[in-house]
Parts: sequence; structure tokens; C-alpha cells
Amino acid sequence: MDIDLTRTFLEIVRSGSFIAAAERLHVTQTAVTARIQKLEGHLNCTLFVRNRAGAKLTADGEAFVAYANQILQTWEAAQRDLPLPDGYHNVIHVGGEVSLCNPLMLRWVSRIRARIDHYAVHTHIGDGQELLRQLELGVLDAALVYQPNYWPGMQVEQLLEEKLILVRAKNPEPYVYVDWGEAVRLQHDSALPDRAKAPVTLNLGPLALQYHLAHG
Amino acid sequence: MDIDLTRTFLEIVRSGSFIAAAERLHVTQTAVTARIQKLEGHLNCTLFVRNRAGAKLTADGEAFVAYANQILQTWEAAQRDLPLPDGYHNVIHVGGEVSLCNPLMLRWVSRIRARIDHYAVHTHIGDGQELLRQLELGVLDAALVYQPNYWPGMQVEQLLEEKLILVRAKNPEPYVYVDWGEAVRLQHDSALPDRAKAPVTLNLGPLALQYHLAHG
DNA sequence: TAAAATTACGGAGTCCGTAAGAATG
DNA sequence: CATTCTTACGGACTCCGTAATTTTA
Repeated sequence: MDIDLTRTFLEIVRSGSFIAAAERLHVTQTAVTARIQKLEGHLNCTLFVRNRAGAKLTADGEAFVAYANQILQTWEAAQRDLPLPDGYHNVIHVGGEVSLCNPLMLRWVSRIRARIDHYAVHTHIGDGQELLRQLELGVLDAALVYQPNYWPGMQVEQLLEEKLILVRAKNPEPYVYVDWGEAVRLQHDSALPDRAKAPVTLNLGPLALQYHLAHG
Repeated sequence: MDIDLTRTFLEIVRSGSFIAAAERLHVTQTAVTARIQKLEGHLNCTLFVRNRAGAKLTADGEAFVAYANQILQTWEAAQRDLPLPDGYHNVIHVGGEVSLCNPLMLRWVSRIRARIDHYAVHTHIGDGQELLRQLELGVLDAALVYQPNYWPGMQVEQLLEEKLILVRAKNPEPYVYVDWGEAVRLQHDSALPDRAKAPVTLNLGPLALQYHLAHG
């Protein structure tokens, strides 16, 4: 699936007709028709009701708008943010399950920041399975979960008898980074992520708020 | 940009080499090389350090993992969720700025639910500009913002003297819907969105929590 | 020198634009 | 009957696989 299809889709939603979208996208209207037909084929549903008046979203189409926006914005954010500017390379990414955030996660983050003073910490809240997957993928450097997974290069520690488990990716060189922009953001109470960085810091907000309250 | 490129990228991250990824994806290794070169061209940076040992992520590559996951998961969620099953078509989508959530937004949602009893309400928190854009796109049916925009088909009301503005898309038929799945979810305190629906209900969680606390 | 990635090149498939056709208010 | 979308078709481009080449631990 080409992301141009979602761009085309959203342009039709905005402009209200295939022809208007075609003009804005600098392609012919037949190309727009083909793209939407392809998209509808992929999703196995009809996205627009076509008639003389133009193109109007179906219920499925309305539902897809959110997905399309998310995909397109994420891709454009990636293009905007990469390559990483100098000095933005150094962040340690930690994750944790919701119920472990308070107070365990907060204390953990505090201690990380206290121990390795010059480096920023990104936190990510999610369910255990997602966290382990991201740990495996290298998105996270460490995570706080209930049920650990074991695989090569993974170091697991039991923290409490209550089966709280700290899982940490074993890194040859420690993955400690600096990211002043994020560090500053962490210390403010903006409960919503910067749109440009949405995919990265999406669910940092609530925790940042608590962190702020806890640490002034 | 084809989403297959992100799928290929993530597969290399998982398996550690182009060859292993090629096997898993049932394509040749040259195809994988070409795809990554194309992706690197789009992002204007190098994603992997290639050597005899395989492929290792660069700092830029590590950063892109999060974007790639977001894009891929959103697309797969769209494929999974569309077409909408019967009975899932009817939701009213409202948005609001963070600082207006409590108590204005909560009261609003309560009154909507009281007034049109049989229908579910989806809430979405974001900044004013984003909300207005989504209103324009049809993702939202109404939004609570500070600074309104005016355009055809838009109905704006001032709620308080303090410049709180309710902007509402004028709908021929009112967009009132039923969605029991979401309604049930709204009444539970799961602070995290269902992964399958992540792009849609991503920042509903915190509000749902407050809603739950306010309404038992 | 052996494992891994890149380059070269030809064929299959895809995408787009032009032109003609169908629907509808 | 005019505006909008769809279908048909040919050319350009893209993507993939085979085979040969380069790189490096």
C-alpha cells in the first residue's frame, strides 16, 4: 500500500470531489479514480459515494479518515525529523505497564536521571506484550513488566516478590543519550504530545504530568 | 512511499540481517537491498550499518523504528477494522482542548449522552488547530476550542464570556450513532486504548478515567 | 575465504494519461 | 445536457529475480 493513496484519499475528503483533488495533486482524475479503487480493494469496502455532486464519505470512509491521517502524519513526521540533528541522538527509552507507573516507574526514572545525569529519559506506557515487542525491536532499552520474556541478549531482574519484573536489553555500549528538547518538554506540564513528534511521545503526557507534580 | 518498505525495515531489525529478512519475507536479498535503499533515499539518511555480521541500526534507524511501527500498525489496524461491522457505524465524535476537558468537556459529554441516550460518544483531546482541521475533515462532529474558525457549513457558538467557543459541523441529519463496544469501554477504567483501535481512541484514556471517576 | 551486501540487467507488472463511455441531478 | 466518475488501452516507469562483483571480519 502506497502512502500516496492515503494522501489522495484525504485530499478528496477535503476538496469534496475526485476532480478537485486531482487538480490539487497535479494528476488526472483517472489516476485519482484508480488510486481510490485500489485503496478500496485493499480495505475491502467502499470509501466514497460517487455522484454528480462529487464524492461523499461512506461510514467506512469516515472511519478511515482517522487511520489515514495517522499514517500520513506519522510518515511526514519521520521525513521531517530524520536525519536526526546533532545532539538529538542520545535518549534512553524506558517503558512500563500502566499499573506500575506510580510510584515504581516514576522512582525508576528519577533514579536513572540522578545516576546518569546528563542524559534524557523517554518513557512509554503500554501493555506488557507491546513493551516486550518494542524491547525486542530496540525501540525500548528497558521496560517494567509483570511477565518477562527470555531471549538472547536479554537481562531480566525480579524487583519485588509480587512478580514485578525489570527486563532490560543487554547493550554492548550503554544506550545513554542526550536530548535537551525532550528533557525540557518532560519538565513542562504539556499533557499533549507535540504533533510533529506524535508517534514518539504519544503517551508520555500523563506520566509527564505526574512526574511534574512529584518533582516540582 | 510503500508501506512494504517499513515492513521490510522492521523485519530486518528483528532478524538482524538483510538475508534473514529476505527469507522471512519470501523475496530475494537484492529486493530487500533495493527497498532499504529506496527508504533511505526518502528519509535522506542511512538506516543500517551493513557489514559481514549483518545489518545494525544507526541512530537514525533506531529513531525510525518507532515511526515505522506506528505506520505499519495503523495500516494493519485499518485493514482489520474495515469494513465496519454492523452496529458499529454510529458514534458521535467530539473533541476539545486539554484545558477545557475538566469540567466543561465532561459535562458536555454527559449532557450529550443524557440527551441522546442510545448513542455512543467518542472524545478526542488535541490542540485547537488540530481539532479544527479534523472538524473540517469530518473526523469530528463537534469541538470545544478557544479560537474558532469560520467556514461554510460551520456553526459556532460562544459558551462563556471567557472566550470558550463551541464549534460544530452543521449536519443535514444529526450524526448520532450507536457503538456498544466503545460505550462499554468508556465506562471501564482501562486507561490505555485497545491496541487494535489505537489510532482512533488513542487519547481517550485519561478522559475516560476522569469520566469514570465522575460518574461512578 | 566465506558470509553478507551491492551492482548490472532483462522481463513482468504497475501506474499514469488520453480518449471514449456511463450515470445522474 | 453538463458535470462527475468509470472503462479501455498504450507507453513509461518501477520492482523483482538471476548472476556477477565488491566488501569485510
